[in-house]
Amino acid sequence: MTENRFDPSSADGRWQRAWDDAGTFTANSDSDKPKSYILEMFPYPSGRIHMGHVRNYTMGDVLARYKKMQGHEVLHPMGWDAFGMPAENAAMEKKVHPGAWTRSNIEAMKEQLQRIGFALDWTREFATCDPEYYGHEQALFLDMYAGGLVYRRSSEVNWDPVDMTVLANEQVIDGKGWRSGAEVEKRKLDQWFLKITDFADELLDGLGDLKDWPDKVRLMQENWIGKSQGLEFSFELSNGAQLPVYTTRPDTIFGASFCAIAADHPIAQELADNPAAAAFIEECKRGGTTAAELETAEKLGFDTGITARHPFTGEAMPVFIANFVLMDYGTGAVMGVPGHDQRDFEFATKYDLPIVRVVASDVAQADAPMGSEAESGDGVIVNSDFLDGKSVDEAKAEIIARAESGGWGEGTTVWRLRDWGISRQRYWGTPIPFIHCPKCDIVPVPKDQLPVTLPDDVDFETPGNPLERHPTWKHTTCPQCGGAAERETDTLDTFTNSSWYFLRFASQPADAPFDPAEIAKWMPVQHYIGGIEHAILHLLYARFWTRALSHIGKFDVKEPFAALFTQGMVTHETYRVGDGPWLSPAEVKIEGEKAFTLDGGDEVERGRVVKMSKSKKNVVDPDNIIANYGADAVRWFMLSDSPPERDLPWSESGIEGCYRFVQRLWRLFGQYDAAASGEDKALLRKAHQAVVAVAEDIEALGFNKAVARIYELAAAAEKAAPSESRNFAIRAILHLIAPMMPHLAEEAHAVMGETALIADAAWPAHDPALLVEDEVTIAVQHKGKLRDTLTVPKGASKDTLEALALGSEKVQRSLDGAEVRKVIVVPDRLVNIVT
RNA sequence: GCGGGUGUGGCGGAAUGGUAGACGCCGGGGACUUAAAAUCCCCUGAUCUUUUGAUCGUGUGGGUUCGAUUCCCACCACCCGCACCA
Repeated sequence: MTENRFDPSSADGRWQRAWDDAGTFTANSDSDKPKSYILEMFPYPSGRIHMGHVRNYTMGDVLARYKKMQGHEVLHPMGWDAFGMPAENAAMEKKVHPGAWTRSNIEAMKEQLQRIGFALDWTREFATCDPEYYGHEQALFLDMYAGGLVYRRSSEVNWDPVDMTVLANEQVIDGKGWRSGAEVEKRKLDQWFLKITDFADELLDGLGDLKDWPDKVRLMQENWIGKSQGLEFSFELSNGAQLPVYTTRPDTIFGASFCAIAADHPIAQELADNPAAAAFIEECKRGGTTAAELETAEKLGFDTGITARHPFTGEAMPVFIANFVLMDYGTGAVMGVPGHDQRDFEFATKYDLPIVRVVASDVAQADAPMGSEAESGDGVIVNSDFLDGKSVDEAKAEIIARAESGGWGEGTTVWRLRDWGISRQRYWGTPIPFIHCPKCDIVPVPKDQLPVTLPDDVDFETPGNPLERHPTWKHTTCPQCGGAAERETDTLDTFTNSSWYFLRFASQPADAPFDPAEIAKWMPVQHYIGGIEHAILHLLYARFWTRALSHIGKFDVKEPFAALFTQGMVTHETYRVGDGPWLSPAEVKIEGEKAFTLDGGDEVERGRVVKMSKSKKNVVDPDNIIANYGADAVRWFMLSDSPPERDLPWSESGIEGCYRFVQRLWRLFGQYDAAASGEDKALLRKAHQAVVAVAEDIEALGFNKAVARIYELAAAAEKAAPSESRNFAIRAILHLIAPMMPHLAEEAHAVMGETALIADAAWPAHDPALLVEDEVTIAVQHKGKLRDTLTVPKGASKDTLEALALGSEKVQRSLDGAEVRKVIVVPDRLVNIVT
């Protein structure tokens, strides 16, 4: 090695081309090696790769390269989640076509990804806005329709009257459209839905099999699905009608003292000609929906004058319209049991309704007065006629049994999960492949007419959905009767695009969405890596699509992602002068504890360390960093220090440290001396231990620990004198870093005279005999403190250790003549002397 | 409000019942150099002590144990998710 510095600016590109030319990372599904499908959540082509992407894809890349070294056939693909609103926003602001904007972003971002040297199979790349992709999606959608999983019904949307468009909930800010600032209206539109609720039970039960998912994500999904079991029954009302209610606490039925219905409940709507009732209903609708407002919102009600007859006591209970009852959960009506439900308690207190105890800690406490809040805990039923003395669970079962045998109610399961509304009144998405015919109603587009492609000549100058306004696009003929008809102008929610892309990566026939034989080879994804922000929607939808497609016979896969990993964010300090605009790190110079602007020299306030974001301007552009330090230093930084599930604070000194280490390794590799001889048992042992430990760390995604071990082995190898053992250690390090710093590894590998790519090399073998030490250090404690350490042969007997420990001068000094009452010896670990 | 998580040097963190602070960053000292960069070596939790060393120390307070960062109970702080779900 003549040059003693590693030059990423020449090496990185050279090796990237070498991998590309050799097709090193092209997955071969016919291989008989064990298969590993490693996937990171594909990016939205916003324009630039950011550090969060780099961290995400580096982790996946290390796994992919490592698995390959372990002899697996690896599928590690990349593509683009390319439909979505930002493209339409760009179209409006910059007067560019959403497609053109998206395509150029993809091109730029692909180049950025390639500069980082990711081991990706680019032959399988696609964008969800490719007509082939969304055409197959339309076919799958039609199959799901045929399978009874798609339906249409009228549903409320947020309507922006100025932009003439439907807004997503996140686009409604304080009740106003985010762009127009206009007061948002509720409108009823006919919308398409997917029957995800048919799978609620399966999706919930399936979570139990996802052992390699974070508990947190499983729990979030569980809560989102929100299964609850109870009783649905009807009260007879004084006006002759029936009022169905749902309760999870049928055991407390004798404590009911009122009924409450939602403001948009049909019974409430019937009262709308009463001005006082109408005014109250109006007030309920106006109520804010922010967290703070809900928390402080007072329970309010309107007495309808109607009464409900208690099924057991026959008592007449008032029926209120109440602001805390939701129409879209249960039946939109509840029985109020103030003693044992906090909301009911507050309501009853305000309106002076009876608060009866029906659950107590024991029977003797039946008449204990209620406190200042409801008691929702367990106990024994009291003041409840035939239920008295039963446990809560027994009483629940008893009431449900009586309701069912008496025919006035039944045990029911209620879900929080709603069907998935997938209609979007937007241009840049998958057209929903249906035709509205005046004669034949709704007709699916015949499969041989797919894809239904988006028109290119669209206009974003006028408000509203461009597909709706397009002069010709929607006009077509009915496939059934041949008469004039109109295309559906709604497009699919972009979450549908990401609900099956992993299947398309695994196999890409031209004439079908996927090939079941290929799916069987690759699925499920072995490691799926992405941000926690997708813990609920994306992951639930992808699980649902996989089950739905299995259900209609497309293949046999229950869960798409065997293991899920949610990585932390990349964070950075924030900067601003007083209340001024945020400053980017490039606009600030740090001097000791303080920071100043580059130009004026004003002191800058160093703010909280938060996720890198455009709005706070605390971003660092990966391109600049790669240009300065090379891809390997950046990759190494992404893996070092912070555990991968936690946030990673970006620091300039950190990346410099990584760059120094790249150079340090380069010098170490340069010291490889094929002619060296002799054994260095300690170093050899360390190297073998590291080979095993780093592999374990990578498999557990403990990249920060793997990094630390490599530092340790490198330091030991640097200090050692040349020997065969040292050569082994150096070659071991070269292979251990290959998944993490692949360019450096290839370059050094080549300089050592190897002609093959290290990307194709095997993980180093280890000698199990060298994993165990023959000497161990024993800690000697007295009074819970370390007093001395002993170096002894491994496996020394308890008696030997005890004698050695008591013989220690330091121990004797600490004992100071005290009587030894007990000696605890843990072989190969420690001796603890108790006095 | 409900659910979950986190809390260890100046900073990121390691150790999940057995030597607390591995490894990295920052900082200090030194070597090499005409000088600088680069590189290498040493020190680096706190307090006391000339040294040997001693004491304290993993958010706080208790408990279990020969031994607790680790297990249990209570509390505090911060973060995340859901949110009037009957």
